[in-house]
Amino acid sequence: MSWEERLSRAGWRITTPRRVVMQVLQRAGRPLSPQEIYMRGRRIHRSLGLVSVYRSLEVLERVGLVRRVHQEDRCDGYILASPGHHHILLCRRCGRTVEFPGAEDLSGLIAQVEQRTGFQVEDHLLELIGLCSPCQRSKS
Amino acid sequence: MSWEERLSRAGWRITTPRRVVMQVLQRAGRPLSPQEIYMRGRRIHRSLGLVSVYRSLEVLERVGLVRRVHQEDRCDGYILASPGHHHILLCRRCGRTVEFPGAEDLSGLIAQVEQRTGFQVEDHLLELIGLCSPCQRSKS
DNA sequence: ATGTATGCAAACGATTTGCAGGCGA
DNA sequence: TCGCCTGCAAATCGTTTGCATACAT
Repeated sequence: MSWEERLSRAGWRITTPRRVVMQVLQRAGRPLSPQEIYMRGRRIHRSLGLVSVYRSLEVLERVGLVRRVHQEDRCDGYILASPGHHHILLCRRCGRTVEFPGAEDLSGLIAQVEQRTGFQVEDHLLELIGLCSPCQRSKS
Repeated sequence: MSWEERLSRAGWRITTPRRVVMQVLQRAGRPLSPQEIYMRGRRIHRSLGLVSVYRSLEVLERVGLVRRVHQEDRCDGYILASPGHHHILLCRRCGRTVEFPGAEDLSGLIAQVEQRTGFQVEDHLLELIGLCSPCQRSKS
């Protein structure tokens, strides 16, 4: 199912700003801030407004087409999200991101923590940070 | 080793604002924004400035005495950090946080991801979100 | 045709910076 | 004493809101 279809089924309209945001993120392949999306988006759609980027991201995130990436310093980066539960792997040098699936690997850890703390774990946030293979070679 | 000693050994001075920030976070036991720290801090130290809260947090974080907590909506919460590598467990209702140690539980997952993606994983961000036991009872 | 979504301008709020004076070591 | 650190005021930057118009359905 295409993203347009997913958006539409969720009750939202397919508009130019939303299309542009998706296209920019698709090409980027790394987290982009609203500002960056705006600047790149203007090259595709001249009259794009920054406000529409914010509002598009809000909608796209709610529908699950886009996700926010948390870094120690910045938390304003957005990337395309695949359907389902995924975690991300982020290259600290070039910013490239890769998704990898699964929460199942954490189930042991979660069960253990629940037992020890009495918490009931409902959700989690996991990101791996490192160097992608091209960056491993180009810098030592 | 006390936090004062850790701060001092890292080459920083022990000052009133820094003391106040630590004290406020100690008492809170949940993530507090700079604003919240500032408001509570003023009750201890009348002439405390918001700017000093920001600057204190910056130093304390660099030294590893304080850490930032990432939530879907807000990323401006700070809590006390224990020495060493810890993850946090956050109650989505009352905000209480608990730390739990260890990266070893992720080593299997990490090795697997490295193999599949060619990334070299150096660091990670993990937070568990759920309900602490008091909150499990008081709300159904 | 209808009401959602847009773009602009302005409001808003959080964080940072410049600077003169204060205080920790 | 020396220079790091503070508090204030103002600058800055990211994000949100109000509103009239444009466009998707």
